[in-house]
Amino acid sequence: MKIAECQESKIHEERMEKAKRELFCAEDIEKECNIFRMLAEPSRMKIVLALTKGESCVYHLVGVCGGTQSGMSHQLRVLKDNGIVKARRDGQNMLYSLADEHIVKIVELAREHKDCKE
Amino acid sequence: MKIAECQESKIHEERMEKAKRELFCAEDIEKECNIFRMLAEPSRMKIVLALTKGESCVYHLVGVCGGTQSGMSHQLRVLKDNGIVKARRDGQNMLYSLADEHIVKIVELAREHKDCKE
DNA sequence: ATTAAATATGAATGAGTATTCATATATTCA
DNA sequence: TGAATATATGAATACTCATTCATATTTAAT
Repeated sequence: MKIAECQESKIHEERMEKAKRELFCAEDIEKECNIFRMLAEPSRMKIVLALTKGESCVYHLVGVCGGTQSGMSHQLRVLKDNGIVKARRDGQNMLYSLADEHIVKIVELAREHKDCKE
Repeated sequence: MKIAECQESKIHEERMEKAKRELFCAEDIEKECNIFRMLAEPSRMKIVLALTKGESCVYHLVGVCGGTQSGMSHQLRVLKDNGIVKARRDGQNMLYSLADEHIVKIVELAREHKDCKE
């Protein structure tokens, strides 16, 4: 592209350079995207929403979120590997809960954003 | 599944029922997931991060985010269709900016969450 | 009006991944 | 120890979607 720059070329260029310096750490971006990737799938989002009410065993998660036991287990594994939920054993059951409060806040903000768009 | 319920079965059941009543609107979940889907891709995340610094033309977005002009244009369209960015024309250029402040906050929270996991 | 610059679009391909089915592991209880 | 319950795992399939290439549209300048 040969450039016949836009009106505010200097301004845009400075902004973008600043963004690059301050925000563009590839590793950080990957990690952040992972969090969003977890929340981008309705099946997983339901699990997260359910767990905002508190810890639960897998059986009741299946009951409320639907789907198969196997599918739920796969999703829970992915959520755990990506730091969204944590698990502890209680006898025969595994009890899952949200890894930390940030997740709740992120979900709430998304809900607000969505509402203000309509 | 025949049930030989878990220790806290009653509690979990009540929590999950409450989640279902209060949080499980399929339409809302779809919309929220869309927001997260937009932020789940590093190429789009970079665009959003860049725009947290302010409005920019496409040319400089390509400059800082990399990739091709065509790819950038496709991504910007998707981001616009999903209410993440908005656009205005200025002569030959289209100037893009974030649709609202919630996006910035969501990204910041994700960054905090990531940091507290390591 | 023609040309060049800036951005957009359509179609095609390839990569990532959610879901399902079958089976495995772990825990409790008799 | 053996049976039943609860959860996990591996492999296969199907679907979504980011990216690329070629081309179209829009605007400005001469």
